[in-house]
Amino acid sequence: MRISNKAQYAVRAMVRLNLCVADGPVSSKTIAAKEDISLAFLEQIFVKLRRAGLVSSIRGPGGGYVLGRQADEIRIHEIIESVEQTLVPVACMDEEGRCNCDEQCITHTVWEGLGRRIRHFLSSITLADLTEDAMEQLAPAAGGPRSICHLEEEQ
Amino acid sequence: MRISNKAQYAVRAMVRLNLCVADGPVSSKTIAAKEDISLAFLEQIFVKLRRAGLVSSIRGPGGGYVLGRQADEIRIHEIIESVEQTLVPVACMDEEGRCNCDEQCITHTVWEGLGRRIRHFLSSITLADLTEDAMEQLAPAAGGPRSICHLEEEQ
DNA sequence: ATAATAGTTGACGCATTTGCTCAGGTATGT
DNA sequence: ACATACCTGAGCAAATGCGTCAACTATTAT
Repeated sequence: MRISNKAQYAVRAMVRLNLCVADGPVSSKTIAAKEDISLAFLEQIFVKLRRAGLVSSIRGPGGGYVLGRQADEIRIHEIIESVEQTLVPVACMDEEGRCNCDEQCITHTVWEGLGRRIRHFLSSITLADLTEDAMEQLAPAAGGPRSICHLEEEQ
Repeated sequence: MRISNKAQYAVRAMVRLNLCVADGPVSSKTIAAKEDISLAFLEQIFVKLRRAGLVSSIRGPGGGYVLGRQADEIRIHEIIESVEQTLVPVACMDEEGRCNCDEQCITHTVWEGLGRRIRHFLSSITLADLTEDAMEQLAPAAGGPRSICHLEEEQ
């Protein structure tokens, strides 16, 4: 039972975007470099994030992505759901949590409960929460948040 | 993000075993038939359950499997962990929950928390709990628990 | 002893998913 | 016009998941 790389990349990209977005749109190239993710793969992910309304895109030179909403109104749950087909833990369940088996399988309630817990947990965390954690982690009492985004550009 | 069939089968097999075990050892063949699982595949699963001490095997005619412990001392978490490599949600984490990335990835705390929640939830449910649910579901005010196991044999 | 039952094991094969690349597009600012 | 940067879809290699097959060993009934 694992979260896909795609979903992990999506969350990391959103955090990184939020860290850098104060200076205007951030290109997928920049994020790919900072997070060490394949650019082409990351672009696929951004397509889904955009379709889910989590980011907006700005084309042309100087363009890039910005958050679709305020960071404290974006829940991790939404990010993962937008790139992964389902957060439902078993195959026999549809999106409403019902069992597609001929007869309801006898352990169905466990998976249903597990799915609910996972969704609940991932809904309790916002992008703003994660960004705050990341700031503490990346800039421990050194230079302040601004340096996080300008590390490469200052060299 | 999904639980493997193998893990689902394992839990269902354990519930079914517990439902039937009052009459002595239950063969994997019987369970395979009742749960509609491939016999050969189910046997693989029982090997792992046995190694984890969750069941004991009795060989020879009339043999089969019995629970390794009392049902209320077997947690769902143990069943799933015994057949799935890991319940840790992301690739970069080892079994102690530490990050194997070069630098700790900025979203690590989310995955760590998620893994903890999943384990906590699955540890809060015992095989006895599930068996009780299954009894209500399979024999709704009809015949009582004994009939659950003897359905086929009575025909 | 011998046959029948039933658990035990390892190797293999197919299908799906995952993780990614490539080769082009299209829109926009200078 | 040209560079930048988003957008799109096809394709592909590796891993994983799911299950089969074939043989073997232990135990019990006769």
